[in-house]
Amino acid sequence: MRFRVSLIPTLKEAPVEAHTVSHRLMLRAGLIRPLGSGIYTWLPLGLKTLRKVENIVREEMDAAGAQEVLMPAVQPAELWRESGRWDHYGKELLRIRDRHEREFCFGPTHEEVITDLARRELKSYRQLPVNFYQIQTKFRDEIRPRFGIMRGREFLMKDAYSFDMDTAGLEVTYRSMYDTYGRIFRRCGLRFRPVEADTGSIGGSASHEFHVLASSGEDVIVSCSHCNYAANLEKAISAPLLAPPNPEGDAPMRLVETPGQKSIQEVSTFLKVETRRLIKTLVVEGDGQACLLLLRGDHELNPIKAAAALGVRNLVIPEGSRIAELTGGLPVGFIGPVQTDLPIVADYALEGTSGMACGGNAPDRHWIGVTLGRDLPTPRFADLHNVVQDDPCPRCGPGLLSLDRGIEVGHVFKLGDKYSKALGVSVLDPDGKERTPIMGCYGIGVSRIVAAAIEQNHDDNGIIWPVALAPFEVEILLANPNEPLALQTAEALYAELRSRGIGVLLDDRDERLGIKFKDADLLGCPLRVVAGGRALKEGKVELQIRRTGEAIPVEIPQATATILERLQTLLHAESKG
RNA sequence: CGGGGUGUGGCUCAGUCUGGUAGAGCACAGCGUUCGGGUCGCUGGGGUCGUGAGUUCGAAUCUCGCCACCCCGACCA
Repeated sequence: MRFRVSLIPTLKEAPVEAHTVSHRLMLRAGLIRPLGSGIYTWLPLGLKTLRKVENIVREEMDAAGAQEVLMPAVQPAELWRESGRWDHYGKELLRIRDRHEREFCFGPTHEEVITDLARRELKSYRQLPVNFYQIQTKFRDEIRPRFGIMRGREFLMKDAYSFDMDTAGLEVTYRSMYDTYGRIFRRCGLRFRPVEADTGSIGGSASHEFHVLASSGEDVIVSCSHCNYAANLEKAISAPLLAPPNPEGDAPMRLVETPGQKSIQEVSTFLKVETRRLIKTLVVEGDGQACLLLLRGDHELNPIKAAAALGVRNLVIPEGSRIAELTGGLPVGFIGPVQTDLPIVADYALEGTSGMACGGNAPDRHWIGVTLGRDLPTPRFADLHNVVQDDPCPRCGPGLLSLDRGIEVGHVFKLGDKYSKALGVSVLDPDGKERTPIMGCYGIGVSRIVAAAIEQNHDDNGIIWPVALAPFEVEILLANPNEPLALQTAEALYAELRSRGIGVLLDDRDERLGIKFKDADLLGCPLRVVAGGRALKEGKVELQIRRTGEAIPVEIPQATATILERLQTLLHAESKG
């Protein structure tokens, strides 16, 4: 591609509203342009990368035996009523009406459509297992789109749906998809980690997320230093924690004055008690029922675990005024589990503790020396808190857990028969009996991968594309288009590289070299070649490596071979995951 | 949806408090200069100041409504 005649509108400054690195760089490098909140046009360069991701995904899915289909983006409401999701999906579902006032939605996902196809077409166990996938534009009317492409409303997604005769079959398919995902992200040149995940609202029995590691990631993922245990924070657990030492011994509990000391930190400092020896008491309402949750002072509540422990669908942390209503007028900060009528669930970390401090259930008072089971009835225990850095691993002895940030780019689910049952898919087994196939579903955020790759691979000057995702593997900087020898050298190299199947961008603009360097840094092609200027005087071109900044003079006849070799080396180094 | 913020040439912003002839830098066009890290100079084109109403002799500026976008929380690939 020739720069001079291409739409590559680079920007010196990014619009103020873009804060995230990938969002800014995608705008500045001229990969995308916004059209509305959370919706973007992909410009030529951005689309090149998007297609590269798409092709890697397609090749690996095909290699895994999945079959590509393309389902409608617009789906009739009827189908969604059958699965029950028309009423339950909520406002993320973009609902539309046609001229006859019939209701439709713009598909945020395609379980209904694929299951409808399955019930029409799948009749026999001989047709199973099957796995269908598509690469499709989806729309989710996010409450708050942000971070550009990373969390847009319209996005490109690969979604796959498998059908097996039984759970043993699903197990095999699931494992195959899990392995395929590893291959996909390795080929993309991304550092990633698969983690155990909560199954969330989609339902199902097991699930893994694939995260691209990046300090700017929205999600926290937990992994063991010693074994391969890894989970997202919502799901991660630790081995049982030791009770903090109790210097008070068996001393009876007593009420002390703590004027104005509300927060854990304030109480800890005021009473000279470590935060892990405080009991944090939270008032929550689950499906309308109020309850006290007890955590160690140095721990944070995990609402998903709490909702599961209470067996409720919606867990609400009420506002201060509502809390006062529920506790008979107590100010937040002095609520405690001693002498209360509210039901109590305590975190496992409090099991076996003694001599703890907690709210006094009276303004400006706290209890100290409190022991569960002695000073109040032994509560029900459950896992309620987020694991913290260096907690012991639940799977292995010596391992400690560490927390990292990640961007979720893939998700695999064992769905079970939720949709196949609701929509009535059935096939005959070898004995002629009707059976409901077991489903799995497997998503990859194709457009999100583009943003995630930038989050993980950039510097102050711009993008540093992994070879596999670069819009062009090589950019040739023609130092001066008015110098015949430079022009001839650049054109010859351009033609030769292209004939070898290498993607090349030729910066043939009549601009100063400095501008071309700046733009080349921004665009992030892994290799670039300077044709002209000082190197050419010695019969050479200068090969530059974007990631390292290395500059290597190369004899012109050797240029193509050197470039091919360097690309191979980079590609190899980057595909280790 | 709740809380906070912003709308002024393509981009970044000043001007708004205190009403009085719409500005700068970048980008764009032309000329010259320069030519391995966003050269320098001159000239030029481009804005009904988000939108509707109101107050006023006069509104980018004051008042009210609406719209859009961004940031912080619950959703998810």
